[in-house]
Amino acid sequence: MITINDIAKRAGVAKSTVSRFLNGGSVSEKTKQKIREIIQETGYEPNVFAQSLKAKRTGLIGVIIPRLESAATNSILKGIDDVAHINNQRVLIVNTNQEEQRELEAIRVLARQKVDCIVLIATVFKEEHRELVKSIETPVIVLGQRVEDIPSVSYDDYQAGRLIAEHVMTLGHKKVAYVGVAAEDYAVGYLRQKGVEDTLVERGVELECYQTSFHLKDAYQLGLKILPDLTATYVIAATDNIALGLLKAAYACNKRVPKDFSLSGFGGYESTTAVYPTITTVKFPYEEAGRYVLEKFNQDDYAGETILSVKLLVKKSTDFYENR
Amino acid sequence: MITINDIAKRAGVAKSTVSRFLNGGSVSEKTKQKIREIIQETGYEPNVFAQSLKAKRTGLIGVIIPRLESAATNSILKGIDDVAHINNQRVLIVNTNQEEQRELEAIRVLARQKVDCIVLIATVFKEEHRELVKSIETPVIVLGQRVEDIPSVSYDDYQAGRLIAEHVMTLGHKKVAYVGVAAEDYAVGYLRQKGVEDTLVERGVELECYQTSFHLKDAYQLGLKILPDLTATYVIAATDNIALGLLKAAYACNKRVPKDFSLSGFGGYESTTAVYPTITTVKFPYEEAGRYVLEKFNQDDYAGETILSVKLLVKKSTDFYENR
DNA sequence: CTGAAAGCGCTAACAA
DNA sequence: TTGTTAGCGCTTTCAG
Repeated sequence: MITINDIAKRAGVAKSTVSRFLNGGSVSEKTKQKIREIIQETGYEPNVFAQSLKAKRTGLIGVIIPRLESAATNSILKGIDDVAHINNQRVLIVNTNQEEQRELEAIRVLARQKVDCIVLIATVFKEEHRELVKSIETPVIVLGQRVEDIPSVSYDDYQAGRLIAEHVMTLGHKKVAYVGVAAEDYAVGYLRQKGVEDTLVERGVELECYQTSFHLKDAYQLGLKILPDLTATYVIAATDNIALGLLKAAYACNKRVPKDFSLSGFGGYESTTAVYPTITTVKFPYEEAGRYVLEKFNQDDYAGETILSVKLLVKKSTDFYENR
Repeated sequence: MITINDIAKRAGVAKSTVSRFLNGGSVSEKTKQKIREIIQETGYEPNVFAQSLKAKRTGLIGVIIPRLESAATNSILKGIDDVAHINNQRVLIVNTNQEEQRELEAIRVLARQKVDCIVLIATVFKEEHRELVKSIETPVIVLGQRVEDIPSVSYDDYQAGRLIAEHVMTLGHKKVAYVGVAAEDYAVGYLRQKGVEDTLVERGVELECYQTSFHLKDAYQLGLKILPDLTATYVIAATDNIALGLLKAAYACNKRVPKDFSLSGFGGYESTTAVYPTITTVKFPYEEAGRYVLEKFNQDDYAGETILSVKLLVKKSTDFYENR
């Protein structure tokens, strides 16, 4: 391994001079030239660890994700990566596999690794998390959930629910089914549904609710059960994945979307455009969130709480009540 | 920041003793206890950079990926992450956005970061890559393409093609369409198709070939064009994504799969089970590949070349010629 | 503009 | 079992 000392010797200067050259200190044009040449020749690369031992920044961004195989996660990572690349930062990803223990462990690991900041893509955030986060020096930003006392960036799930509900009413549907998930997940399970309910109830639209999991397979199974005798003319799925499962079930039951019933999801995943018919959904700004969170951090004003707004995407899976 | 010195002082021992304690050297039970307590109290965490400055291993695994939003990439990452977690390693991901320049840059960055090894998920591998890889000390393993002189783990694309072709013949189809991608991508564009062609030609099955891109949208557009007048009774798509695009087009053209024509993909993505009908495909062992590559490396016998075998998954999108 | 010297926090001989 | 010592490769005073 070739070190700053080697360069210094070969250039006939002190290593501090080389260091100064590397860090843009004042060095005479002549020695600059000399050093540059030698570095070229030798292919010298400063040792990041020796650098980080003194300097405080490592240029590493730690990201904690619940699972890799998720379209939302990937979009967020894409956003983070974009900004990181521009700022010459590297992204250190730790996957927790949805295990809470690994989440706490990940926070510790990343703090030890001296990452510049930790982005925590959260599902649940408990007292234990809060304590740990407060105990470390590394700044943490939570993505996807609002958390007291800790900087966070989240999405307007309630508004998302309202948007879909308004779409339902615009289309003139009178009887609606909602396929949701457990309210334990506050954003998806509770807020989203609340937005729908509040809006629909205000206008006296009938709503029947079902519950499933985040897995497409479960939604499909549920679909096989409820679709044959469905009286609702619009089915609101709590996630795009659930919508896809229901669509698949619809085909299996020989039902047509949107002819027999309208169907919509939440998320705005690309997969909703991969099927026929393309699915109406609410787009969550995942990639933007990733970009936003890192930009904010790099501008040093990442404190506080941000709620990003969502957008209705009307596709082919929803239609007027009259067109049935 | 609290250091090993603080601990040593408070424990009334030399810092080397603390270091020995930390690294499992011989320390008397009494001092062990003492040190343990103090570490507890202070919440001391060893500085990884100081550690890495001496010790050679950083516990970091560098992974270079062409893009984040890919099911294959994610499966591979999952596999790598699984093994990394077990071995107490961290995963440093660098996304190249399919830009060759960023790929080379990523190799340099990861080498500087002193990762224990670099896993390069490759699309193309040129002379430039080879030179760079040879010039750095960090071991590099290429995933997904066979590369001369450099350890690699890849999939049996040719065999995959043969498997599908045999399936086609088992079902009794006489006229087949192949929707592929440019042969520039050796594994996907060339080998896969070659496997199909060789097998089909051997048996005198008629084959007409089309070309599209990796994007679902392009496959969909192509489908809209060719499906209405399709004479082939089986369409082989070169990737699952292409198959999904064609399936969507089939619905749009009012064609039924597998009633009007059989359809299959390559990859084994979960998305092929998310649609109706589920799509016959060849499963590539992405996650296994990720696991395999890191396991091999950690066992220090990662040199050489491995080709992982693939598996036919028969689903509902393909049927006997007679059942049409 | 340049060099000497003192660390950053930790590990690893080597003695004791 | 323990402490002393000498670095790892780099940055950063502080004199010159």
